[in-house]
Amino acid sequence: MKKYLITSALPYANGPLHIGHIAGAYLPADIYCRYRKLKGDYAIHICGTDEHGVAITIKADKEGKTPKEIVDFYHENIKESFEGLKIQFDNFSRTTIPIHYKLSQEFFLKIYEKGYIEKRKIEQLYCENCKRFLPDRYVEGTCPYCGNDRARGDQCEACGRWLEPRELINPKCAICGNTPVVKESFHYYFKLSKLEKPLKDWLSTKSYWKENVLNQALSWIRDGLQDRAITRDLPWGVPVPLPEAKGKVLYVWFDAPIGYISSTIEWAEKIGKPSEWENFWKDPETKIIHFIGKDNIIFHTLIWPAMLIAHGEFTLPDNVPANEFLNLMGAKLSTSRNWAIWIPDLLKQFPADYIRYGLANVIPETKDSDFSVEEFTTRINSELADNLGNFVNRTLSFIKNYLGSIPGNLESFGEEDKKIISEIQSLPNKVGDYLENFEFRKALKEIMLFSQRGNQYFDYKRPWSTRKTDIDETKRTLYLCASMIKTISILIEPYLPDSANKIRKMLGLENEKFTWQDAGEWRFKNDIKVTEAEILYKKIEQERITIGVQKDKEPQEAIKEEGSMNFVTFEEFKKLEIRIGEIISVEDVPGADKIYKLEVNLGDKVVSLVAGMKTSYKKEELLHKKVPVLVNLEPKKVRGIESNGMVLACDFDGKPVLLVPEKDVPPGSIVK
RNA sequence: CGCGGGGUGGAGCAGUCUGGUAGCUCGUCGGGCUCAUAACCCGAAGGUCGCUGGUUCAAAUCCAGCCCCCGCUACCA
Repeated sequence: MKKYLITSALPYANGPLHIGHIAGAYLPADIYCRYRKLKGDYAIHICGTDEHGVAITIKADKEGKTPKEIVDFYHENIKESFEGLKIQFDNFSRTTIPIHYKLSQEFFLKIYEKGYIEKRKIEQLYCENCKRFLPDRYVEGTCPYCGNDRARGDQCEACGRWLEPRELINPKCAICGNTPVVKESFHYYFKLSKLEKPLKDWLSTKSYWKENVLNQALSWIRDGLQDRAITRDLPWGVPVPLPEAKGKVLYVWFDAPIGYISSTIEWAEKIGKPSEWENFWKDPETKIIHFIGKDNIIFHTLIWPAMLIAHGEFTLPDNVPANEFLNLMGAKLSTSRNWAIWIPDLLKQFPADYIRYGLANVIPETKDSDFSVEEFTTRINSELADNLGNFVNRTLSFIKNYLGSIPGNLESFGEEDKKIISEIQSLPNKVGDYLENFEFRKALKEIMLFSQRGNQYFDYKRPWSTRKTDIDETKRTLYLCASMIKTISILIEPYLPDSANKIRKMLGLENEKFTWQDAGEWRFKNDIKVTEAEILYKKIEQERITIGVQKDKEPQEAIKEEGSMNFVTFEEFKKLEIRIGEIISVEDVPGADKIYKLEVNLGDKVVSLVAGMKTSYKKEELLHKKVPVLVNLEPKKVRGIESNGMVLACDFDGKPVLLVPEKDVPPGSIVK
C-alpha cells in the first residue's frame, strides 16, 4: 500500500469560488484522491482557506469590516461550495488557526537559525497620513516601464513586470491617496540564492513531471534565483517570532504553504492520532502531490521546495500536476470584471454530478481551455443522459420488466459476449493508467466510450427479439449489460460519485464495498435483481443556464431593485432622436484596435460616426446592416474624427451585439 | 520586433515531443430498430492540417520566414 498526501491550492478567502478554480485544481485533486482510495492506497486530501495577505486587509478596509469578518464569511462560503460539489477533503482547515501560527513561527525560526534568513535594512514608503508603512499593494502609481498610471507596488498589470513599490513614479497611498515618504525599515529575506544548487539537483530527478510545469520551473532557475523578502509591516498575519520584529508579520506566500502541513496536523488530531501527520510529512516514501493552477507553478516547484530543503525535516513534493487556465465563452475569467460563473449560483441550478461532468471535460490539462454554456448543455444531454443514462435505464428496465432476475452463475457465453468480458477485464487498468498520468479527460472519455459500447452490444444482441425465442440468450445479454454497468459505476465514481451510488443501488449492490480492481470482475456474486429503474439524468434546457453567466449587480441596478427607480419623463425620452440607419461604409481608424469610422444612411442624410464595433464585427459584417442610431447626440471628436451619433447595441461582457429591426424597414425609420 | 496563447472537415477538440493510412464529440444527410430518457444502432457527405520555402523516399508532425486570431494597454458618443 502506498501513501499519498494530496493537496489542492489553498483558496484565498476573499471571494467565492468560480468554475476556473474547480476545473483547475479541486476537481482533478478530488478525482485523483478518490481514485487512490479506490485503489486501496492510503491517501488523504488536505486543503484549507488562505486567510492572510494584503488583498484581504484592503477588502476589509474598503468594506469597513475587520479582516476576520471577511475571512470567516468566505471560509464558510467556500466550504459550502466544496460540499455542494461533493469535493471531499479529509481536512479543510484555515491558516488562522493556532496550530498554523505555531507551526509557521517554528518553521521560520528553524530556517532562521540554520542561516537561511537574513535581516536587511531597506528604504520603504510610509504614509504619514495613515501612519503606517505601505506594503506592495498599498501603493499605486505610474509604471516606470510602460507608463500605465494604475500600476501597483508589486506588479504592473499592464506590462506584467514585477515592481518594487519605490520604483513607481508618483506613488500614492492606496488608502488615502496621499504621497508617501521614504523611511528606513528592515525586513527578513529568504536566501533563495543559497538553495539554487540543491533545488537544481532535486528538479533533475523530476523528468516525469508534466512538460509545461517542468519547463517553467527550469527556465526560472536558469535565470538565477533572487533572495525574497518574507515579512511585511501589517497588523494581519502570523507575527514574526523575534523580539526585535514587533509589528511585522510573515508575508502571506511564506505562511500559506505551511498550511498544507498545519492542516494535516489538525486532521491527525481530529482522528485521534496526533502523530499520524508525521506518517505523511516525515516519511520520504509518501508521495506528496500538489494540485494547483499555472499561476502557482513557480511557488510550488521552487520556493516551497526551497523552504522545505532549508527546514530539512519534511518531505518534498513528488509531483505538481499544475493545470492551465479555463476561459469562459472564449474570454478570460476575471473576478474583478465579474466574468465568471460562480459555484454557489451553479449549485442552485444543477446536481453536483452535472457540474462535475461538465467541468471534468474541460480541465485545462495541457493548455487553456474553454467553458461554453452550449457545450455544457450538449454534453449533459447527449453524453450523460442519452448515452450513459439511457444505457443504464434500458438495461435495468429490461431486466425488471421482462426477466425479473438473472442467476449470478450463468454459463455458455458466445463469441460476442466474450469480447465484452475481455473489455470489462482490461478497462480498469486502461482508465487507471490515464489517471496515474493525470490525464483526466482521456480517462473519462474512455469510460464514456465503454458506455457507448454497451449500447452497441445491446443493439447487436437484440434482446427484445430473442426474449421470444431464446430466453437464456436474453439473460446472458442482460447479464453482461448489467456487468458493464457495474464496471462503469466503479470507474466513474471519482468523477460522478452520486451517480455511482445510484447505479449500484438500483442493481441492489449498495451494501457491497468495491475496489478499483473489482471493476474488472464481470461475474456477479449473487443473482441480479432490479428493484427500480430510475432515470439517472434529466435533460437540461439551454435557456436555463444562459444566466449562469453571473454578474454582480451594478450600483444603478441595485438601486432599481430597491424600488427607487430613476424615472425618465416621456418628454425627456422624446428628446432622443433614434432612427434606423443603414451602414454604407466601414473604415478602420489608423492606430485604433477597437473602433471603426462608419457612414450611415439615415434616409434624408448621411452622417459619419465612430463606433466601438471592431472587437466583435468584421467590416463586411457591418456593411449594409440596418441598425438603430441615436442621431441627435452631441458630436464629439474621437481619435480626431468627428462622431455624429451612436449606434445602439446591447452590451455583453463589454462587447457590442448589434440590434436589427425584425422586419425590413427603410433607412430613416423612427424608433420610439 | 511589448508579453503570453493559438490557427486541423459547419462547431469544439485530439494527434505535433518519438515524421509514414488525419481521429473523436456535436451538427447535417440517408437507413435500421422499438428494450429505453423523441432514445439507441448502422452508413454517408464534408479537411490542400493558416501561408511560403527547406530537410526527407515520406511532413499536420522537424527547420526557417511570413500571415491571421485571442487575452493584457489606449480610442468604445
